[in-house]
Amino acid sequence: MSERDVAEAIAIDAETRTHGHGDHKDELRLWLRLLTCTNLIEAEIRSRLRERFNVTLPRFDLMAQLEKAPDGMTLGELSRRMMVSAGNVTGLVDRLVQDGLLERHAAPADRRSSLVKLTAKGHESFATMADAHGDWIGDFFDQLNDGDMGELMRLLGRTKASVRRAMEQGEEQGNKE
Amino acid sequence: MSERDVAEAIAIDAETRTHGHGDHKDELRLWLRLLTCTNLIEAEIRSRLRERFNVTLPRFDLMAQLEKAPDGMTLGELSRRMMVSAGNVTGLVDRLVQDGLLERHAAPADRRSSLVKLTAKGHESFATMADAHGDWIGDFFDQLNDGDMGELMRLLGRTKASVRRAMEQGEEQGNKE
DNA sequence: ACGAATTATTTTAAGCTTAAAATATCTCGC
DNA sequence: GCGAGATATTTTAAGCTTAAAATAATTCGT
Repeated sequence: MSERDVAEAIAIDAETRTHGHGDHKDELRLWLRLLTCTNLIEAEIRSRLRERFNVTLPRFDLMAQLEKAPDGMTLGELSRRMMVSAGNVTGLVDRLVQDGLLERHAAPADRRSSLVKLTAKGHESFATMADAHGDWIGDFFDQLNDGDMGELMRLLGRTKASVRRAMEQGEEQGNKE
Repeated sequence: MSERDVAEAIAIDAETRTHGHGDHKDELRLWLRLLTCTNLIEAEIRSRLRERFNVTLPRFDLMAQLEKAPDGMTLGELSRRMMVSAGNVTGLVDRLVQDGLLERHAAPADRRSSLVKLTAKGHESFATMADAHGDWIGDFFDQLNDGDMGELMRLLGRTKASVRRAMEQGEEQGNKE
């Protein structure tokens, strides 16, 4: 690195630190890689679920939530846990009931709600799919050793915390301040 | 930990190493965190693009591709680069043309294709959005230092390679073998 | 130059997704 | 017990997404 390059680097760095808005090139590259990596895996899971079990990922996710709730769950609870809109859940549940994988029951105490649970067929179907799904994920991360996996967990945790902080700050701007 | 538990742990571990299919618990937790982290960021970007610029993420992504191609691009090229179906691109382009952000031109040499490019309005609109977008991403990763970012890049690279390898292996199973 | 195979794009049908409006029910203070 | 506001769900309208079928044009071997 030449003297001039060093000087330039220092100048740019000073500018960035001072004014706090560089070009965010590294961050953009990192975000792109994170997105590509996730999309690659998700697309493969979708594809395999469709080809081998004729099921969509949202339906699989919904069944996974119900598997953990033997006594059933309300649509609102499903909506919150899956982090999707209530209207979305209504449609998914309708189609799964149509397929005989779910049952709707009137909620005992609240006539606005209904409880949803897996049918026997639903349980059986999910168990098979979850087995395969677990194996796929295992294969996808097969080349990472324990150290890599732990480090990746840690860094993603830091990232999530950083994003949440940025979201809170952004929210304050959106309000009064 | 009792003697029995230790023995059991060793037995399970031996079984896992021997047959290569444990419960994949760590991998599933890692995948879940990766997915959550990406979805968190993506949802926030979608939300901000919609609120502040009244634009969807797919439209923003399409415009970003065209920004890098001053002479325009065919729909097929857009489809490949965005990694979405051709039919999807047709619809997106139609709506963006409707909004006056894109122009379609007959391709000079191939009457099957059309070239798409940003209009002046499209360029201007994208420049504003890209600036804000870059700042958002910068903020999201603000709490990560250079070492963390480099390490995350490296680990995501390893992950992508691992997934691609698993996909190739899975493909072989799907064919003749 | 003919025709088969390939390539580029569009259309179609189905499902996912959301925000916003509409319904229905519940809760709580009075 | 009444009524206002909160809560649970459904409906609606619009857009995104895909796979598969349909069109249209090109390429290439002969």
